[in-house]
Amino acid sequence: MSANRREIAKAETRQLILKTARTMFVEKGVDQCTLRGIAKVAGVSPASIVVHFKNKTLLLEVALNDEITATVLEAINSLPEKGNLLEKLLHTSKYMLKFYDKNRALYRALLKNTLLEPEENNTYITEEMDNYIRFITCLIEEEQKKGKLIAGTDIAIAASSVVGLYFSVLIMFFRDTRMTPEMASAMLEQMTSTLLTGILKRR
Amino acid sequence: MSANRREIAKAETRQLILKTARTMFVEKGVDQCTLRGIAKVAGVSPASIVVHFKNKTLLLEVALNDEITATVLEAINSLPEKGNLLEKLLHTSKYMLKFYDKNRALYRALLKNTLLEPEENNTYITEEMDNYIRFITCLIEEEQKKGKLIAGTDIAIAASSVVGLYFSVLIMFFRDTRMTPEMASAMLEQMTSTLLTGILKRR
DNA sequence: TGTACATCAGTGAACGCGCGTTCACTGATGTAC
DNA sequence: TGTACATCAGTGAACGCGCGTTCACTGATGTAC
Repeated sequence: MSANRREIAKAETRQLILKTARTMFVEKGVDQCTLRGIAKVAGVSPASIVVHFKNKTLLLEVALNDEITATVLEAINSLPEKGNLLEKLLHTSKYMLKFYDKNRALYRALLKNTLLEPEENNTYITEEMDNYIRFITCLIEEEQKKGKLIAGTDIAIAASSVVGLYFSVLIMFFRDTRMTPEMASAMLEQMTSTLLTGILKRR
Repeated sequence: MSANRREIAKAETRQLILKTARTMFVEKGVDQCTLRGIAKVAGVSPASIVVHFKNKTLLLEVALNDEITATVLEAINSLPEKGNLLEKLLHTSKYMLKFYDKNRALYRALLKNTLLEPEENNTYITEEMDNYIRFITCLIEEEQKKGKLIAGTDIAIAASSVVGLYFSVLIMFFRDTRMTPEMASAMLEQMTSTLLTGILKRR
C-alpha cells in the first residue's frame, strides 16, 4: 500500500548508489573514491548519498557486505560431508582467504574502517563474527555427539578460539603483502590443529 | 662533534612536540586533537610537526610507543619465577589489558590507526608483535626443556597461536565497551588453557 | 683568529582537497475531504 | 471523482573544518679558507 511509488523509487536510488559505489571501490580503491565522485557517476546528488548511508565508511560496509555474506554462504554450502573436524573447520576460512585475495587492498580497507570503529556502529562485523562462531560451534558439537571430545570441553570457548585464530591470521594476511592465501591457510591449519589436539579424546 | 647545538636543539623540539602531543591525546582524545592545535600548545609551527613526524598517525604512534614498550618490559620483569606455563603465558597479557583499560579509547584509536595501515608503515607494531612472539617462544621452550611437551610440537606455531589468541581477545576487548579487563583476562585464560592441553604431555 | 659563505631547523602563510552538514528548494507522490 | 494540501526523496550550492603540502623566508649554527 503505502510502500509504493515513493518507496520503490527510493530503493532504486539506493541500489543505484550501491552498485556505482561497489564498482568504483573495486576499480579505484577506497581512498581514491570520494562521495562526490561516486555521486557524479551515479548521476545523483552528493547529499543524497549522505541521506541514504550517512557517511563513506557505512557506504563501504553496505556496498561490500552483500557479496561477503553470499560468499560465506557459498563456502558453507560447499562444505564436504566427509572429512575430519580440522578439515571442516578450515574449509570456510580457506575459502574466504582466497576470496579476499582477489582484492586485498579493498578488504583490508574495509576491515581497517570497521574492525575498531568506536561505539555500536559495529553491526555488520559483529553479526558476521557471531554467525561464524555459531557455525563453528555446530561443527564442534557434532564432533562431541560422536563422543570424540575430551570430557568437560567448553565448546563455546573452543569455538571462540578457532575463530580467534582465524582472525589473527586474517590480520597477518592483510598486513603482509608477501603472504599468499596458501601460506595463510597452511599457517592457520597448523595453529588450529595445535588447538584441536587439546579437544579430541585420545585412545 | 657535528652532533652539537643544532642536533640537540632539534631533539629538544622533537621531545617538546612529543610531550605535548602525549598530554593532549590522553586528555582530549585523538579525534579532538589537530596538528595545528598541538603545534599551538607546544609553541611550535604546524609545519614543524610535519617535518618531524610526517603525519598525525605517526605522531600518535611515536608518542604512545615509549610508554607501551616500557609497560611491556615492566610486565616481563614482574613475571613470577614459579607458576605453571599457563600462568606465565598470561601474565603479560593480563598486565597489558589492565594497562590499556586506563584509556581504552586512546589505545583503541592507536590500534585502529596502525593495525591495518597499508604497506610498511608498520614498523612499531610489527616490532612489538615480533618481540612478544619471541618472549612467548622462550617460555614454551623452557617448558620443552623440562620435557613437558608432546614430542614433535612446533614451538613457533604454538607461540603464534598464543599471541594470536591474545590479539583476538584484545580486539574483542576494544570493541565491546562492557567487557572489563577481568572478563577479557578470564576469557583469554580459558582459550589459552584449551590451546595448551594440546601441547603438554599427558602421563 | 677572523671573515665570508653554506647549511639547515624552524617559520608562517597560503593552497587544494575531501568530508560531513546545512538549508531553502522542487516536484512527484500520497492523503483528506 | 476532483481539488487542495501534506509529505518527503532528492537537489545543489555553500560552509567550516582538518589534513598534508608548498614556498619563500629567517636566523642561528657550522665550515672553509
